[in-house]
Amino acid sequence: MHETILQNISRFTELTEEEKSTFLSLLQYKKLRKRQYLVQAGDICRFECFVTKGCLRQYYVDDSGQEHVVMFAIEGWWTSDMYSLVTGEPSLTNIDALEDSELLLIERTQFDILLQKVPKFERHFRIMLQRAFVSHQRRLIENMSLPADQRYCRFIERYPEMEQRIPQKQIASFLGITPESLSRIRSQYQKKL
Amino acid sequence: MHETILQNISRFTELTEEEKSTFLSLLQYKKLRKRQYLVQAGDICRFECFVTKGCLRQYYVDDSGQEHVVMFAIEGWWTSDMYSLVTGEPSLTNIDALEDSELLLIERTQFDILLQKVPKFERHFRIMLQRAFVSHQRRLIENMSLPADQRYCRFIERYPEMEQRIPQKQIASFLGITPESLSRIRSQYQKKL
DNA sequence: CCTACAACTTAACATAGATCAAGTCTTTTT
DNA sequence: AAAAAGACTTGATCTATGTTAAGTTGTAGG
Repeated sequence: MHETILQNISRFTELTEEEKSTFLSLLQYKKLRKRQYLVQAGDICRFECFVTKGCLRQYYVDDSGQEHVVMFAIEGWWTSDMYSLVTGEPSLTNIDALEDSELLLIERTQFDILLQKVPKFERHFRIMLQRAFVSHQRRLIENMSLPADQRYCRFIERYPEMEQRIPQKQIASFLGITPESLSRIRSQYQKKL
Repeated sequence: MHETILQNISRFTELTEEEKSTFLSLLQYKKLRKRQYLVQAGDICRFECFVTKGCLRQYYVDDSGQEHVVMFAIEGWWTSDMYSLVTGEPSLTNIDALEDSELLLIERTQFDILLQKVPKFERHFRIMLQRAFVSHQRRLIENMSLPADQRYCRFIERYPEMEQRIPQKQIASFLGITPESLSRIRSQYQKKL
């Protein structure tokens, strides 16, 4: 379980054994049952969350009660309500489990300690953020420039594992379309094969 | 001119006089005429850009030749093709001037020197990135959950200065609609007042 | 094993916003 | 100053996707 997160860190940053154990000591293990919340809109979110097992979804509920999936997080992904974490304001989104899940949380306070003790994490999280920023920007562009069927193609190319395990209804919401539209797109897609 | 950028930095980070001059010494001044490119798709983008005067736009040209405005940057804003800057791959977007503009660039190499000499910038840019990430996420959500007329309202609430000086065609593109639609939305909007 | 509820599909119809086209007004170029 | 190009408006029409509704399949709980 700790293996996964160390592997994730090693993508951009090499740690000594000591740094590894400092890092691990600041984490908090948490299990979540399917449908359970990690964060509810209105909560103040005080941690970042790394998924070691299962699948979470972050979603926004608009004034008319409609849910909009912001992102999924499966094994190896980080998630949190960054808005709330950064500003200290109540969270605007919900995060819950689509499957029974296992998580490693790092609290804001622990995070600050981590940055003090192992400053190279400062760079590490900057790089992670840059990548997250870039992928959000790309998604924004694609949402604006591509029709729904092509957005779906991109999605299954990019996240083949997610396509398998996440309910279509959730994927539709992530793509910004209704489940009915996704169903139609998929049936077109089948015919072509 | 250097005042603007120091003020911008001071939003999150206090600098000593020495740190200020280190920072300023690593910047590069650049003027851009209206319509001139700062970055063209295909270029490798090796700098971040701070606008001290004027207005830039970053936009993506899709396969069918359509332009999609990703962001505007007026006085006090940072811009660059983050994707290219981070990955070293050719840029996917163009950045050009909507008005005669004055810029301060910081090259990647200089940026690395800055982080070495004044490590507190590491934290500073992490915070800036977090905020950029959050605002992108919010825009993504709004684009998905709000109809075009409400997206326009939010835009003019949020960026009243931009609304004044940026051509409607560009704003329409930023909002993800056609200039014709924006024109109709505006004429509705007038009637209500 | 049955019931009930959720996930998915399909069809008919509705609509926001796109496209096409023409006209006016403004800005830039010559 | 005239000509050309671009910015904005307005109207007619079209289209992708949403909405409503009904039916089918799958699945979790009693």
